[in-house]
Amino acid sequence: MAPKLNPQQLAAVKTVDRPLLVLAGAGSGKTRVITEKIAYLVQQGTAARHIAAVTFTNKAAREMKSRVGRLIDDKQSRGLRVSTFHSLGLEILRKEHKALGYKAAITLFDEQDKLSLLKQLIGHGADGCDIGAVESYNHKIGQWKNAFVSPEQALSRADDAETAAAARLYHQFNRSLKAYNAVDFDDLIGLPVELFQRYPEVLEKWQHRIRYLLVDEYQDTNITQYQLVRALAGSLGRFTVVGDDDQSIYAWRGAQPENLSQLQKDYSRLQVIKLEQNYRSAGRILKVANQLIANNPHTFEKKLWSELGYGEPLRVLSHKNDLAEAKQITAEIVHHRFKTGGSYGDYAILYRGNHQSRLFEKELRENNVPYFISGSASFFSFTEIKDVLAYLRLLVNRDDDAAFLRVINTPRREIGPTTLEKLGAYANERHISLFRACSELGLQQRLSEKSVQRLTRFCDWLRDKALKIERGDTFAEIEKMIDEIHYPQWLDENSKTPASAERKLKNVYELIEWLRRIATKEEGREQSLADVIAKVMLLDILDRNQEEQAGDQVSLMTLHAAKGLEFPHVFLIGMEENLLPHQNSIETGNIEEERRLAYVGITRAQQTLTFSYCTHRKRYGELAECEPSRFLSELPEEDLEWANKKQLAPEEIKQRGKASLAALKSMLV
DNA sequence: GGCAGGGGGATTTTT
DNA sequence: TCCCCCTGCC
Repeated sequence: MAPKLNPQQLAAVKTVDRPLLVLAGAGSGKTRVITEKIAYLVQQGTAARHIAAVTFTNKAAREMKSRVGRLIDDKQSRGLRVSTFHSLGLEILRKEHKALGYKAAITLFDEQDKLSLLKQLIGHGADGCDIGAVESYNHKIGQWKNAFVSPEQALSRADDAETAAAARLYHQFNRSLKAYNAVDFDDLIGLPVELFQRYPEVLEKWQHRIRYLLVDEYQDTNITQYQLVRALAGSLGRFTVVGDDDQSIYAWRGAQPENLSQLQKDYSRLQVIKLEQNYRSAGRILKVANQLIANNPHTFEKKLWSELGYGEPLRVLSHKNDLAEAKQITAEIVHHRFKTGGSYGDYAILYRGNHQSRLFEKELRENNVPYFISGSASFFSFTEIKDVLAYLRLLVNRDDDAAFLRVINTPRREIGPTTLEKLGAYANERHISLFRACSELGLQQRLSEKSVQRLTRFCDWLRDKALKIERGDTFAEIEKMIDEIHYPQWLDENSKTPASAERKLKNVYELIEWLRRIATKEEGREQSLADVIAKVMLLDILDRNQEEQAGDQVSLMTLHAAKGLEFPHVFLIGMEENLLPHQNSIETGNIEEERRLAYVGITRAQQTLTFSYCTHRKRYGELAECEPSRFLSELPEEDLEWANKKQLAPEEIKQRGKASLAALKSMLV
């Protein structure tokens, strides 16, 4: 069975009478501490339904759930909440929707829904806004939401026309969401916090429900998430948060690693326990990682160590360009695997930006090396999936305008932009949803009789279908619907090849099958379609069978995607100035987060770690000269082995000479 | 509704 | 240099 907990881990598990911060270095067994602690709490008499563990990803939640399942039996763990921040928020919203003025079937707007709503609002005369800058408005609105700034406050604080325009857009955006009975991802955290502030009795109910709170990857929480934690934990501070400031790599997304030190200010009784023993990597790898990260300022000092032996020196490969990098590393992997008789699944290629995977994909494919790219197109981004989900969203919540617009003319119902334009304007004036607007008499004066007929026909069909789905066999009705709307034909007409049309249709049925499973799976209790859709919007179907991804394949992923994972052999590619650290971060002076990114990459490796850099790389179409990353020079020289450094091509030496000559000249001027 | 041409951007993106 | 998205034209 599992080895015994070390003294620090054990202390972390058994400290339950006061707020606890566990500073868990990479590979120090933080998930283990959380899961063991859940089991301990249950054994000490806290009912599982009063315990909640919160993570950031579905994957982490799933992993945690299954590990808890190995420690305590089903009966003991009944009612245990292990979920992401966002699903917890959604659960609260769905249960308390009345207090916030929402109807039951709340729709979740994803990024695409948000952007199209914003575009629509800008197009519809949100004055002073530029449609080309939707992304930046979206970003700004998100920032406001995460800082609890209301549209009114944003407007009154705006000190230039541009910000004021954005604030007005923010106002319209929120009003639209409300009219659609929809929320966005930020609202899933922000609204519960608002709710708890406004209604102390509701908060009390939830505090009573969740008597012990555990938070994973705490360094990644933003302001609202911390507020939620604080509200739920209450003054008693019955919580454990686990985090590592050195692995904070999401500050650009609003994560506040300062939340770690903030805890000390907010909870004077806070206990801090450090986990420094690493169970993952060879000693040499940890030494290198420690030395790199020592270049960052620290509130909490921490030094990883390991009993797994010292290991081989870390290699640094130099290449004449990015193609050579891909070729050599591919060849090395093939060779190394053959030599050691290992599995391709033991290798990972990690990089800063997605574009760096391209040449590797090509090389791996040409050499018949199986590989898996993490973070490529998600199932939910397929148009056929979005279409069908939009139908289902609309069936569940007819005020969901994003779904309405997606579906209304797909497949074709001869309802064109002009009709929709007029319908939209009408709905906008009255602050009602498009569906509602369709049945208003006033609309008939604005539209041709034909258009009204077509709209009415669609709405009637929708109402009828919703009724059948509610009363009858939900999923059989959904399958029937696919044919009723002639979706297969539509796919045929709109796909490049018959094969791709077929694949898309297969995806559709797979989606339906998946939904059916979710509906029936949970504790024998049949769930309504509304429940299932709400849940599914927070998942990605690619999550569903992880095993498919594992297996004998080389993993390719960004450093961000690699957090939390481990591999026997890691290649950290593109170790160059302007790439890692990234140029933009150099310009904004944010080197520390880049260094943490490198740290995360290094600490993924169990046995061997290879860095690589190029002296030239294609950038924006031009071959640019590159310099090795400053991070390489921060590593202990005695643990590195610089391979093929002398392989500089003659023209490179010439180039370098030119560069230093230029530098010399500029110094003289 | 589909296509061609112009303009802008080119990091990371757990939900 | 390449790719995506918007726009405008047919």
